[in-house]
Amino acid sequence: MIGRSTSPRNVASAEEPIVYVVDDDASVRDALRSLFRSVGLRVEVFGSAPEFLQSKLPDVASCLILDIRLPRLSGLDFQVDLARAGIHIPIIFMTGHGDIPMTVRAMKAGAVDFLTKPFRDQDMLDAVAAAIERDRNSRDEAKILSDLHARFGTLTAREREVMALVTAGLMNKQVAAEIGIAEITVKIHRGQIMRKMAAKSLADLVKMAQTLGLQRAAPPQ
Amino acid sequence: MIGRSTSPRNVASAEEPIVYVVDDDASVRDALRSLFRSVGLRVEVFGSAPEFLQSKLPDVASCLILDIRLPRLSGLDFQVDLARAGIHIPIIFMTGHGDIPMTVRAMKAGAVDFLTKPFRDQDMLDAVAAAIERDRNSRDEAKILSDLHARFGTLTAREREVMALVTAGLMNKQVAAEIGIAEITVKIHRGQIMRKMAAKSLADLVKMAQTLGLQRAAPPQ
DNA sequence: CCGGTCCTAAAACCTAAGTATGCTCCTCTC
DNA sequence: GAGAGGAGCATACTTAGGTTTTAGGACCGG
Repeated sequence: MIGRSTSPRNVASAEEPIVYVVDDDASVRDALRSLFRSVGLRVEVFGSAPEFLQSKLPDVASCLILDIRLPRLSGLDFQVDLARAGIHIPIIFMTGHGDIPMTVRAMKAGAVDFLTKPFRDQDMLDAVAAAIERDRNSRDEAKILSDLHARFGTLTAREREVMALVTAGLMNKQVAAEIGIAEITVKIHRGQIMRKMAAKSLADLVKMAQTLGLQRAAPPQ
Repeated sequence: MIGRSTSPRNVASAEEPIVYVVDDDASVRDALRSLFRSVGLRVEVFGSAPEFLQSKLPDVASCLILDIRLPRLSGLDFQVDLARAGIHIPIIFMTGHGDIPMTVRAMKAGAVDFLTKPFRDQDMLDAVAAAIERDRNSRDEAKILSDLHARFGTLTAREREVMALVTAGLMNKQVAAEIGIAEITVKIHRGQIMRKMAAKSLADLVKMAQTLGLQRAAPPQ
């Protein structure tokens, strides 16, 4: 919700999305590859989880189709590994003989869908469309957040402190009293903060602080 | 994130939570009732969905244990009905013979858990604890939001317009130009807005506008 | 028709915010 | 050890924000 005013929407949608398929069964891989190609989607297939991990993932909207029963690692454990590794990609599970606890676990962990084989092509395509859309949105948000963090990173410790207090609604003199400096110094910091954060107004800065989850460090005791 | 400064946390947790059980099997109802009572939870049991609907739901954290296979209405359809009726209560499904598509549908619709009978008591208690916690949080948020909406409701049309523009970061003179009135009038509206919304600072007001999802109605063309 | 609310706005006034210039002091680095 | 960057502060000045008082016109319900 910040900084979107003039920038084009859906940054991550500039390039065509990719569907990754991880399944140890070659016939399933081939079938899915041709299914997705038939609707004009880019596809990358892998026979195992490590293969997928070794490939470099371009920065475009994508999703992962995962068989729940993989050679070494279960699809569910792989889902956890990905999350822990900071790879947040929407996952669609496939299973030939899954059970309900598995399904619940996968969905709780954020899976987009859980399809039982054999599934209808359309169900898979619908799931992929939803997953890609979800990834597009989360990429857009992540982009905004990382830009914001980058700018916030250029602030000095003092400036961050002042920013937190200012966006908490304190007046310059209150900020000055709180951290024990002169009001004029607060004003100077404040000007620097506005420049570095590229905030066009206080309202703007407050929204950035919200997005960053900024809170005043020291309550008034 | 607004107005929590001095108010006690977890407003909805002031009273003890309630667990609602809807199952057509009396033995299941009895078993669950004694299970929850054994850990000190308040329980209300119902033999059918309509019975549950007719009971009045006190404003305390609660959750609903629902059998997926109910006499007339399926548990899944009832879940949808509740959402449509604006009754947002965390649901834990139970099933003796559910399948994966059912599970996926329920989880996608926001179910907290989906337990297969027979389940371990501890699994149910864990699910209930998670559901109650979720409801507590959503009630706290809903409380804050409804308070905010109530205050926003006291604003006149003009005041809302000015609030949107001011919290978008426009200066008084810009707001005045935008809606074609004098700057002094904007100041007067602004003061009124601060009073009615009980905002202690502009930062405060901006956060409220964010929570309300307020956006400037008319872009600068 | 009267009172209330809303919207408007001018005059007067005060406080808060923001900028520029100039200077000191410290610390870290090249 | 010289320069860069950070932090601090004062003076001076401008602009923005905010309140109070006073008041006119529109509209609505009793």
